[in-house]
Amino acid sequence: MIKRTHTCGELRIENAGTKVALSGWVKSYRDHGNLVFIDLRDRDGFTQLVFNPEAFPDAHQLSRSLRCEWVIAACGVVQPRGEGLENPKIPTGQIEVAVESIQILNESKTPPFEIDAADKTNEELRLTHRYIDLRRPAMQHKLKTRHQVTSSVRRYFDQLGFWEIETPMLGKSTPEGARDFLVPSRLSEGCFYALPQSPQLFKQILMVGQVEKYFQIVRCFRDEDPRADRQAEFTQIDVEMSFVDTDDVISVHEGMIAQVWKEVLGVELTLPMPRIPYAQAMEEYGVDRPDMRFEMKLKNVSDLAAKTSFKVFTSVIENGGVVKGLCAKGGDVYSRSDIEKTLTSFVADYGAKGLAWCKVKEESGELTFVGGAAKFFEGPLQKELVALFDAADGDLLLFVADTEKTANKALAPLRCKLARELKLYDDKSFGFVWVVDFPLMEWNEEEGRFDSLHHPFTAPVPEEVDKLESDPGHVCSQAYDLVLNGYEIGGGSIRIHQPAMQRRIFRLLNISDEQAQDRFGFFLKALEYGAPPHGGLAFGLDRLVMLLTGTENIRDVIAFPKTQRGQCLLTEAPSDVDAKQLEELNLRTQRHSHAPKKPS
RNA sequence: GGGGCCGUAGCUCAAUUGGUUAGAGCGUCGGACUGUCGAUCCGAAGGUUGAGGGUUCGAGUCCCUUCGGCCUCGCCA
Repeated sequence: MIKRTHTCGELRIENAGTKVALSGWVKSYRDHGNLVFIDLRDRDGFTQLVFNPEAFPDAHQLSRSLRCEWVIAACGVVQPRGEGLENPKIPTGQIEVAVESIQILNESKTPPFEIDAADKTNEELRLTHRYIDLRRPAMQHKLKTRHQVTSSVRRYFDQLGFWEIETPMLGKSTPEGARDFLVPSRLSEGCFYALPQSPQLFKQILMVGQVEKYFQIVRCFRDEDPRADRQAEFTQIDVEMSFVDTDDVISVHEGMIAQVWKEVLGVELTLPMPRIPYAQAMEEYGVDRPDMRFEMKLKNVSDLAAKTSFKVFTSVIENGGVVKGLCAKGGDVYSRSDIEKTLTSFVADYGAKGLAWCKVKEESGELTFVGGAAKFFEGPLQKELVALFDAADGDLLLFVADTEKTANKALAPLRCKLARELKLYDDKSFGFVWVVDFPLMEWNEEEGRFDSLHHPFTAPVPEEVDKLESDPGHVCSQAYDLVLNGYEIGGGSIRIHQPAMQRRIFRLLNISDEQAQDRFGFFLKALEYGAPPHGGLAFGLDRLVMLLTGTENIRDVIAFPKTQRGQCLLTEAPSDVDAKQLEELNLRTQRHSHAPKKPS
């Protein structure tokens, strides 16, 4: 076999005259009858091969049989392309390789889609033939970026003295949190392991085990419906540290992010990153993961709305609801029908019953409201709203009147949609923010109890411990989330390290001592044996890579992702299994065939 | 579990109000051509319109069912 001496992306004019060998895939061929040109591609780029029938008739003869995606090796001499023949579009465009001999290492069937046009090809086909899709430069770049991130992260933590430690994949199921993926145990009949939703308890137990600084790049599993930025199987950068407070954890991880951004993108981030309290995030952005790249803050206008003659507003406020709104700069471009059909149905998806609107127009030097609900706002109210929103000619005011929860749920995504459509931010910019001062618990209306906002191992802030029993809904936790461009990319907390406090929290969450013992007994026991104060954080690696590569689809940054129904189109998992396998596991299914039907 | 969009040649798409033999570009195959680089030119092959049923003189188009993909609400401690 001809062994390559260079990659297909590295030869330059300086290499002219050198005898080289290249290996790769045939990207394209241009057969002129006499001269034949082949673009040979590998992961580094592509290089033009030229076959001359007079100089090397055998190689030329063979070159005419080559087809796209055949795998070949070629050797020859690098030569300048000559005056006017360069291709300035590619890095190797100054030269070509005059091939003396080639070897066909493997033939290829005609690919089911054209690699150069694959960005237009439907994803289903790309996933079915992922090995072809992965050859595309865009996909190679994402794979490479992902590698650069994990490599940088490992180096960073290693330098700070962290140990990478693996934790079990086969774990214990706990009914809290997301739905577990279960794995039947052969040796313990009728029992199941669960795949980890995160290594939370193991990493805390490692702290008890005197590890002090732990990290792991680890696969996690949550059996919930996927989204564009969510996959049942995903990867966390999981970290835990002993003898630390919130500021320690935050500064270590800001440093990590800054190193990654510098090494992968060459971007210098300004540290420290801004922080925003949870309550302020909810008030001004309507979510706990605000997109900070643009303003358009939400305002609670209930006081002003109560003074209007608009029944929708006044009745909602009388019933304890709120009126919140936002001001879309330049929102005049939305027509009445855009607002009343498209935008209104958009917020309806989030439970809002309607969307009140008016446009701000300048008429003879005065700003007045036009259209929609304008007539319900008296002159002085208009002035107050203009001042509150800092509104100008051509802006669009939008209001949702509902419970505070619903108003936020509807306005937060609306804010992002408007900003995106009105191009109110540079989509190459990065808006980092730490969200802090989360409530420890949140009242769950359906279940009639408090739930952890983060998870039940999160420590309350010491100053507020006294009101844990009297006013649990207003105790803040020592939790922190890192948000980037409206995506939660990481989250963590200082943990509870005293068994008594942990039991106290379980009780507040309506988990009885018996239940706590049954589910977390091993962990409570560990806390009894000298658990150090500790805290940590976990990043979503997939989302980090999404944001670094500018894609909005998590499947793009996973080599072999699953579809929305949890199928792998490449391998056709999940699949039916042999009766014998089920028998060994003492399992019986209710239906005989669980194999998904093949697409027709 | 709910809502929305989509499925026509290998790929990307078109096909008027339900109306002739379902078209085009790319790709594929064959031929021509000494400098192309999204090569060009000539020619050819390629279709159960995702599947099944219904309405109709007639269905890619309308209706029902179903399969699959994507987005989303719920869900995601």
